[in-house]
Amino acid sequence: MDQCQSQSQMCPRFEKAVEILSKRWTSLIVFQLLSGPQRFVQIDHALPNLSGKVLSERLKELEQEGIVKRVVFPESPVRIEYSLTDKGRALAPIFVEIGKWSSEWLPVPE
Amino acid sequence: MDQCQSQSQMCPRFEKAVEILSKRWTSLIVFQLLSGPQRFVQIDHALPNLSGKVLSERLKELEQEGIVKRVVFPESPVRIEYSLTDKGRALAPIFVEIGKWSSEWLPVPE
DNA sequence: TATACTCAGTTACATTAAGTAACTAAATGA
DNA sequence: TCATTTAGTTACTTAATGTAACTGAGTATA
Repeated sequence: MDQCQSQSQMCPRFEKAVEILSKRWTSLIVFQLLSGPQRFVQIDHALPNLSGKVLSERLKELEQEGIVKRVVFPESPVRIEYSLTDKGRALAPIFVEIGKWSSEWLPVPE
Repeated sequence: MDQCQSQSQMCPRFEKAVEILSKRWTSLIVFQLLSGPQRFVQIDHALPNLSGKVLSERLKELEQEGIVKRVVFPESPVRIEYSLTDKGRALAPIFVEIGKWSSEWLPVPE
C-alpha cells in the first residue's frame, strides 16, 4: 500500500527546470534577453507591469542559476548589461515550442 | 522619445501561453496528465507538496482554458477523471524541450 | 548654479496567492 | 460499527507580488 506517498516519481532535474521557468516573470525576462544584452531599464520597459523590485530579484536568481550574467562597464556613468549565458540561450527551443503552441491553439485577440 | 513605454511589443498569444504555463503547479499538473487520464487523488499523490485546494483551483482554470477535461463516470461511487484535451496534449513538445534542457544543463543531484 | 532627469536599484507597506490542516458527504471495506 | 476513500471546501497562516516612494551617483537643461 501507498507506493507513491512521500516522494515524487518525476525526474528532479526536470522538476527543477519547471520550477525555474514557472516562477512569475522569469520566462518573460529570459525571452526578452534572447533578443540581446540589455540594461535594467530596458527590460523593465519591455515588460509592463513588472516592477523594478521583482526584476532585480529575478535577475539575481537567474544569475545564481547561471542563466543570466551581469556585466559592469566602468564608464561614466557606469553601464550595467544583463545577458544570457550559454545555459540561458539554450532555453530558446522551449520558447520556440511555446510560440508554436500559442499560435496554433490560442485565439487571436481582436 | 519613449517608443516602448506603455505597451508590450510581445505577441499577446505568446504572453498568454507563458502566463498559463508559469502559474505555479500548472505545468506539473499538465505534465502529469500527459501520462494518461487520472483521478483527483492520483494527481495529488503524484505531486507532493501540492495541496488539494490548489489542485482543484488549477484543474478548474485548466478546464476553462480548454486544456483539461473533467469526465464524470456515473458509477457507484462516482468516478471523476481528469484528462488532457487535444489542446492540452499539444503542449507535449514544450515539455520535451524542457526535459532536454534540464538533462543537458542542470546538475545531477547526488 | 539650481533643477530636473536617468540609471540601477532598495525600502516600506498593501494585496494576492499559496500552504496547512481540519472538515464534509456519500460510499465502501474490515 | 468504525475507519477509510474520494473529491473536494473552508478557515487560517505564511509567503510572494504589486505599488509607490526613495537613494545616490552622474548628466543634461535653464
